[in-house]
Amino acid sequence: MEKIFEKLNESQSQAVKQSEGPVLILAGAGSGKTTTIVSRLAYLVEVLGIPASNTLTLTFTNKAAKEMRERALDMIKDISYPPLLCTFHKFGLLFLKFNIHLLNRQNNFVVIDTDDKKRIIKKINSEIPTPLIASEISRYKNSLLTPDDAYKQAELFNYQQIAKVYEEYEAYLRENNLVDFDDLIALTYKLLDENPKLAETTSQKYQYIMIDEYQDTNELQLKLLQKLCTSHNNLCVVGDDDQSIYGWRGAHIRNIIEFDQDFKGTSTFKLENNYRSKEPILKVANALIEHNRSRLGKKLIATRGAGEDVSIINSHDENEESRKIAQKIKKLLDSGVRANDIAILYRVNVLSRSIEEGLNRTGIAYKLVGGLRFYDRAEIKDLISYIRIITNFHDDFSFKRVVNKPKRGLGKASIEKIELAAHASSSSIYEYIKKTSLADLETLVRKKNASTLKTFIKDIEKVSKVATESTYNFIDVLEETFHLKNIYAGMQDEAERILNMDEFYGLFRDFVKKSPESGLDEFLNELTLQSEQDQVEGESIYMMSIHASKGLEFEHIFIIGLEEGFLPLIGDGSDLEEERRLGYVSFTRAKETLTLSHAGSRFYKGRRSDLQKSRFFNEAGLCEGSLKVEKNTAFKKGDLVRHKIFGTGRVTGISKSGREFKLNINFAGTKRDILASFVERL
DNA sequence: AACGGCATCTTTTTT
DNA sequence: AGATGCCGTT
Repeated sequence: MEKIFEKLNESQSQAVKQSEGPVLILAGAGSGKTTTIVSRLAYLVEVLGIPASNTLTLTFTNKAAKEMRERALDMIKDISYPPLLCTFHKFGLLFLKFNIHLLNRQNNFVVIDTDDKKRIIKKINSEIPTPLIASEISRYKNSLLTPDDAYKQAELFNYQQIAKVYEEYEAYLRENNLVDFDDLIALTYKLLDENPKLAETTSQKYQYIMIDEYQDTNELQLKLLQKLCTSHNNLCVVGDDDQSIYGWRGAHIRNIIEFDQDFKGTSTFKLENNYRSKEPILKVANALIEHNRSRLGKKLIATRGAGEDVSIINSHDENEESRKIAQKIKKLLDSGVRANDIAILYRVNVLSRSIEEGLNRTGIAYKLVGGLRFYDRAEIKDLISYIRIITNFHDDFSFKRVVNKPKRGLGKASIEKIELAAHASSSSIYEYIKKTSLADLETLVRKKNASTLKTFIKDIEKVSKVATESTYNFIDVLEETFHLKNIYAGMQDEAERILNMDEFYGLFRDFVKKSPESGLDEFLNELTLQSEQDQVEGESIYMMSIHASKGLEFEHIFIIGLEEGFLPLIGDGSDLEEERRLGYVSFTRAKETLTLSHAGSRFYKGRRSDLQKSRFFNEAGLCEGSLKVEKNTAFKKGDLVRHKIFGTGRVTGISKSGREFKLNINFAGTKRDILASFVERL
């Protein structure tokens, strides 16, 4: 018991002890959020004696879930009934496995990813852009709209069309027993909503619920949580409204801001002690985020003391910027800083390009995080499609993807003919080839192709048989039968692709070792829900988007592209407050030093454009000269000054605070102490 | 069936 | 600019 509280500060301890009722923990950046969640779980189990299996902790990423699980299991003695700690989507998957029969569906469904979704849509529709339909369908599902609702609601003809595609898409998923990402949440909600008894028992099973990164939840996830709280209201959510940066993906910042209205009787705790960044970094981050209106209000308090001032790199263009940054990083490395302690962040991925050049010239190794993800690589998708067709012969998409990989002389024309014939007899392509005699096939496609197709499906059947008998040998037989490594033979990136394939084979073997009695479909579902594994530790600096940096920390942070139009990014549907939060998230990744860079012009989208310095410099109190003490001495008693929040006031006293001057200012009768850099003289 | 040329698009990204 | 996707040619 004592041990749990040893490492916690006062507010963390209080949050941990508040086990009953709705709890909102506002956890600022670097305030020990994970420690608090894990300790709370340990407190529930070890101190209150609640069976771990009666708790539910949900996260957004597998990485977060994994870290928490490891730390929680360390603190819990009896783990024979472990706590359920997983992503929202994994929870949905587990729940559907047990309950989807209530929707008259079989629980051997397959989860499809965004790419499959788009392929299905493309097959159905022709005119309207696929990405638009995909995102609209996602929106419908998250608003619990059926295709019928969507149709009735549509005012424009285009949207009626989209609703029709949605209807066909749903029919397709059902026919093929497929489930998309949104379904994992939406169907789970639907089941709980339509079956009050099920909601009751589920809620009773999970007596204590915790949600990580609550600011990233959407409307539907909130509704799901309300269902899970049918029989109690022991819901503890942890998050930071200032770090909500996924609004464009449907995250609803109101969920965290109005949590106490959704769940009555909420106890709120603020974790404001920051254990990550040096004081000057926090000062800048706090100043920036204060300009947001829709926020609960929270100020990070530095516990790591004074440090280097935030520095600014001012360049003429992106080439000069990349030179300067490379030089500065070189200096850091020469002084003994480890490369992995340095990261360069940007709002838009394309900005990495110019920096890469500078780093290459200077001979600095770097690692790009994000970019193309492992499971999105063509060679990996090929392997996955092979496994799919082997698990489900009727998966036409996978069939078509792999039928000519490696090249077997089966081109588009032949496949189209076969597909058409298959459709006419309402069977899948596979089924059609199987049931049609060789002679009949030869009337459709040329002789050679007909026999190739026959061999192909025989091979698939053969490997499928191996898969059911022994998953252990499966992957080797797969490679031996189809020679998948030949797919990219002769291409300049062949070696890299084969390396990736080998890594995938390794992952498969690991899976078989870990769960020998599981089938291929379980492997596939596991894969679909997986995001890219964390890159291996190496001796190189990191480069990534600000979004990708959330949750991470580095000793030295460089942020490039602090210009109007890049950060804040300005465009269709952009939200200045969310841009400011992005700035805040990026600043608070830094532990020791923070360097902000902007350029006067950039080459972008095929042309050079002039750029203005980001307004965030001013908002963060980094206006020209504000860091220089000399300028602040210009203040004298009696000066009239203006503050962003408090308005106009008169200086009544001047004192020194660290490296800066602190002014005592009389704002309409109320005297306040304010750092000189936060006001401007009138 | 395979290749090459033309048009189009271009924020962030997890599951 | 550069990547991607579609279409027409060989």
